[in-house]
Amino acid sequence: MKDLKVIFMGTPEFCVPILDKLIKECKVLAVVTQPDKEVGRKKEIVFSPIKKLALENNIRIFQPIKIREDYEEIISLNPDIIITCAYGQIVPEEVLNAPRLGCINVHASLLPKLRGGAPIHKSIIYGYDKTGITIMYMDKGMDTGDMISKVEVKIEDTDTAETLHDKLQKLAVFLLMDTLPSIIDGTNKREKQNEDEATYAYNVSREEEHVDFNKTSKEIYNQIRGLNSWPGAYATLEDKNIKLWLSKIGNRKYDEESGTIVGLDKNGMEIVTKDGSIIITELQVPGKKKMNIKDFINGNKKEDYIGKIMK
RNA sequence: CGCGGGAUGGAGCAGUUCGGUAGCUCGUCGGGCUCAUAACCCGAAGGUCGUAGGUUCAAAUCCUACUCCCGCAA
Repeated sequence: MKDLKVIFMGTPEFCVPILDKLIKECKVLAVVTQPDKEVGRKKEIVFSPIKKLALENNIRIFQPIKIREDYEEIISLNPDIIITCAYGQIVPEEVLNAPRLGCINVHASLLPKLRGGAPIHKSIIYGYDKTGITIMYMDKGMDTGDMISKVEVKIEDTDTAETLHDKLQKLAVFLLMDTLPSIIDGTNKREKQNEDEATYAYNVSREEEHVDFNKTSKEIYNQIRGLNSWPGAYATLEDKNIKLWLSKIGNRKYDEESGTIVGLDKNGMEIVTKDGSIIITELQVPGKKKMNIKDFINGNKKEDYIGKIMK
């Protein structure tokens, strides 16, 4: 494997351990990652986590704005294989067909479930009880290629997108290193995806971050933990966005309108839902950092919240 | 130069309008009560009020510049 010439394509933190492992085990010719973005209030230029790692290892970096149009130089490096993971762009067929061993993708779901850019978040938000990693050949579609290997992981009731992310991140490295030898010697499996079972996990939209208290407690619970620790679920109270970071499901029924705050004490802020209540235990008001309910209680008066309605 | 909020003992906040003894709720420590307690009672420690200048007899508070944090928008 030491001689394997690899081009790695990826962008976020999730795939950093993969690239790190590849650098140690293979010959990484170049890294392709999304262009630097201006981010935040100060419009700071931020390098992707993958770019940072590549820089540290003096690996050549490509950041095409549109890889569909700008790929000739990448192909010309003549890699044996291209490995992608959460790159963020559709890779054109000209690139897919170039490497001797093909292009494989590491995807954070059990395909054909949850194709798309936010499989980890959506696996929790949609209430799945398991997810995993799939390694697959890429084709021109979005996560539609033939599958090579999979590993499953149970989604615990207490998992958040962050904890699940961390679990999957580790598994992704193991599965890839486990699978790679079979791809090199051609003994790997190759299984078509069942289109009828496909589901999609598109990137989280602003609307999907907003909590609708007319939903069930369970749905809201899943939404909140599925968006923790990024980008976070929110609801509005008197025109202020309140981020809801952690919650638990209440066990009482209320006659009040959905969204009504019926309790605020050290156990949490209890809000009426369609079928009961949700108890917020960690939250964040604009301009402040996230804080647990105990800290929130210390500086805020009950009367300012009880009886008000969150929307 | 995108819009806005913020920085005050370990935590969360009030006090800034209108300058004049550093305050609240917790936590911590000590003691008490209790079979016992995360409960209750008594007491104590702990703060150059983000930084640097300026105004003033006097600045957390007014003026100037800067640093850092956060929400929105991208």
